[in-house]
Amino acid sequence: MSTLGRRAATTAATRRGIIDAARELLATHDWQHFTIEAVANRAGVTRVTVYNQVRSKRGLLDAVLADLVDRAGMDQLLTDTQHLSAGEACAAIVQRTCLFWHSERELLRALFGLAAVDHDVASILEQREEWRGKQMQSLVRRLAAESAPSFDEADVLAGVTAVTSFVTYDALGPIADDPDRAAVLVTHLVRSLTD
Amino acid sequence: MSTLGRRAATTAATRRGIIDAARELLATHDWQHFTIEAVANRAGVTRVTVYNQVRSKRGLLDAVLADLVDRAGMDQLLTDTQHLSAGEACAAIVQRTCLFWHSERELLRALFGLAAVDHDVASILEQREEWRGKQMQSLVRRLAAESAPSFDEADVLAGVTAVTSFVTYDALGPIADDPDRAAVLVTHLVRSLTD
DNA sequence: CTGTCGCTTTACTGCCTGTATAGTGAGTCG
DNA sequence: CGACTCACTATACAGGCAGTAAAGCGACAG
Repeated sequence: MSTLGRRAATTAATRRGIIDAARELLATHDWQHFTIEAVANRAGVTRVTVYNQVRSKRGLLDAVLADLVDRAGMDQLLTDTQHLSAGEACAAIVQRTCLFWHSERELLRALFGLAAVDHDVASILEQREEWRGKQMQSLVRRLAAESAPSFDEADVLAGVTAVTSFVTYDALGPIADDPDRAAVLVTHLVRSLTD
Repeated sequence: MSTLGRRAATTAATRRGIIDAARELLATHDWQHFTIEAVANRAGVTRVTVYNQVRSKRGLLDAVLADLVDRAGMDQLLTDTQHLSAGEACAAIVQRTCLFWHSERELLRALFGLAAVDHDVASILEQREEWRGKQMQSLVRRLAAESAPSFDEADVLAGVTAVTSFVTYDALGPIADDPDRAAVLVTHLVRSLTD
């Protein structure tokens, strides 16, 4: 089943087109203009085709997020940084995170904004944020082992998670246009909590 | 014109009712269920009455935000802290800010979420955020005068603004349930940027 | 060659926004 | 006291979007 057959290939292509169209539209336009019809037009298909691929508008957002996670490739970040010192691992993780926030900033802004207002979108994002939370927890533990932090572990974890969150990154404004510069700032904030 | 006359009083009361209903509904329900009809029902009036008071859904959000700003009473925070030392002023401003974020957390979450997705709401919030930015700028200047920070002033300002923003506060999760505890954490972060 | 299946076209229901219009009743003013 | 004002109601309407249903077409698969 390595090759897909012409039929499955074309349907996969239309699905790609739909998701890409949705991603672009979501990143560049208001929620008001993010209609199924607009997505269909941009993808060059009919509204009904969109409904065939993703059952609903919610399903479309779900597909967009799943695609985004696939592209991210953050899964192996934790094992990649295992051999580094705690401080180096911290810098690496923060930088990699900032790069990801930056790479899809407009799209993520829309998704996190919607999550604040739509329970369905929130529950979609919750899984990923939970995963990120665990990653941060293991990072905090490594850093805490090297020095005695000035706060509870719970406070440190909450602070680190918040400071490394997308919404905080996006709130950096013009600084966030340069992810490396932002990463230095965020790393400094994280270290100020764990040292 | 100190007394309002029965007529004007009742219309003001219905307006209050509408805005209160909108605030509660926005804080407790999804955007999907935040319809003009739902607001009208909760306020005990007709849809048409809502449209008479606030021209549109956007106007309703505008009114809710204006009301929120009135309640906040943050205007004189800057002059109130003028006589304090820079460090004390920082702690006071951060604490007061956190208390405000906490007092209307659900409502603010909805408004900031919408702002990420709706250009109209964004432009409504922009004014207030601009005002807050200036407040933070003057705070940063005071703190910078006392010690040489490790970053550009632009970086420090961006970092402080981000760290004291609502979205970051909200991202603190369970810690944000206790605004004083959160304030200590945020103050620490601010000081780590300015010292 | 025949059947499958994804895509299209068309049409429909239901919900929400926003507007228009006429009526009602309580407060206002001469 | 009587006439006027004006906020609110009831109702109906147009427009837009989500989601569903049904029938036809055409390329691919066996």
